[in-house]
Amino acid sequence: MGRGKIEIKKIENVNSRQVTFSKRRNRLIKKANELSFLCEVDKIVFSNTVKVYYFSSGRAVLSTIDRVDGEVFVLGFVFKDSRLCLRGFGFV
Amino acid sequence: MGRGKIEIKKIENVNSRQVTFSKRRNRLIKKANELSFLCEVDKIVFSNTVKVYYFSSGRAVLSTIDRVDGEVFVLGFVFKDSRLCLRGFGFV
DNA sequence: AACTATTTATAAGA
DNA sequence: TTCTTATAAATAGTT
Repeated sequence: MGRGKIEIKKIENVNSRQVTFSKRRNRLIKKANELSFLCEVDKIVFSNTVKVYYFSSGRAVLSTIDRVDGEVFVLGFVFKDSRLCLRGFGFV
Repeated sequence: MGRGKIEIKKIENVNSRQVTFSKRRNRLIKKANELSFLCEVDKIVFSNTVKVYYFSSGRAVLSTIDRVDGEVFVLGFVFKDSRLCLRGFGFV
């Protein structure tokens, strides 16, 4: 976007990378918050690695995640009505 | 955005809410992935509630989070170089 | 930190 | 659900 299109790859210039990180991080927070208001999502968690991590305060969920630790990409949304929505290999 | 500006509040129409959720969720994933490539962020975790949750595979981090459970908004970024960046009340 | 030319995101409609 | 499109928002490069 902006004055030119960029490739999505590591920004080598340290200053540019920090500026971009700061701006995009804040906008991501804004978007996540907007989504939580619009759709009553309670928590939003991302993992873009093969590492899986805990993303709820419930012990039961932790044990579920432990079983697939290191194996899958997991994305979770926890709704205000406590409905849990998981996506990723091995989940729906 | 789009044809009109909307207020950021719960979308009451169930169908509209689901469509919006689906679209915004996908774009959020896209943005999170872009950020991870551009700035070498390894994991991105959001919490928009007062509930705090675990967001790393390390036991040490879990105990740190446990101490503030229910008290703060926490947002964490884990970089590929293992540097951990926490934001929120009580953290920098 | 601001600005702004462009690229993206997106709300509404199909 | 998926596509289109007019409009709003994000943002890369610049100042």
